[in-house]
Amino acid sequence: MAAGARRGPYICGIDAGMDVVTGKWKSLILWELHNYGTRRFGELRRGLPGVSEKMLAQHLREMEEDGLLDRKIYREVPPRVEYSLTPHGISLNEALRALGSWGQQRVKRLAAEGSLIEVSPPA
Amino acid sequence: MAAGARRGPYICGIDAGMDVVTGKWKSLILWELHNYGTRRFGELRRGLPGVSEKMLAQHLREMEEDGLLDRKIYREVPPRVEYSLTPHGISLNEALRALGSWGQQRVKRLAAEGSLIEVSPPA
DNA sequence: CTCCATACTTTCGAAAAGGTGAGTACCGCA
DNA sequence: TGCGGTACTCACCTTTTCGAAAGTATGGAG
Repeated sequence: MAAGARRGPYICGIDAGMDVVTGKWKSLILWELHNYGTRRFGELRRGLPGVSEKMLAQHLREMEEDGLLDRKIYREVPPRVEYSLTPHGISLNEALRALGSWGQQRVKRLAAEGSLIEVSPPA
Repeated sequence: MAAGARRGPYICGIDAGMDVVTGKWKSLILWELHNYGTRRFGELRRGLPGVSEKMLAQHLREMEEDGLLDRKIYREVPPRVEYSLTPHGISLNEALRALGSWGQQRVKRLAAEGSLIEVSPPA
């Protein structure tokens, strides 16, 4: 889905909204930039435990194409690139806030159920 | 991600919320059940143009496991199965409403930009 | 002249997701 | 006796996604 197959015909708004967030790390990138405002490539990499450089770069490029974030290049050595949310990215994050709350409640439910199971006597 | 690898450790709420919606047709299933209240398997299949029976069944199972929808079996011939949203599914749909609005606005933007490009002289 | 740091890109391969088409079970209908 | 309609499941294959590791470019420090 390298920015060519995307922007497909959408069936509803949720469909269109999901399109720009699907990707293993995209919602976390959004979250990270929301929290820090501006982050460098390496900072994002260290902030997303487990992400590969390839996926991070690829996701960042797609999100830039989707108008979610800005990429500011400082022509220094060693190179420096800073990422930050555009107004569209900010509004997307706000639109995801309700989903975030729902997810937190889900985590709580799972923890509550889990404790009933996992705390069963180990021996 | 067949219901075993899921429920992984989540980094934030959005992460946890996204988990239950990732899947090519899940958000559309949610949308369909939200609009119709109750739908049979075949109705869902016809309502989601392009979905395969395998994926529809698989997604419905996962969403049932995630507590998003109810499955009601009528032991008739030919068989009848009705799907509907649980309270959790309903609240998830509400949580996705903001994303849906965002997506609609994005579609409008893309249409506006697209018309400027695609209407360029064909010959 | 080599190493370091940064921000990537590229290549290869594995894993996951998704699609295709067939098969199953059941009963009423012709 | 065979067909239709429903709601699946299963085996197999293709497509997409993701990861690991190496390579690229640059200039300053040593």
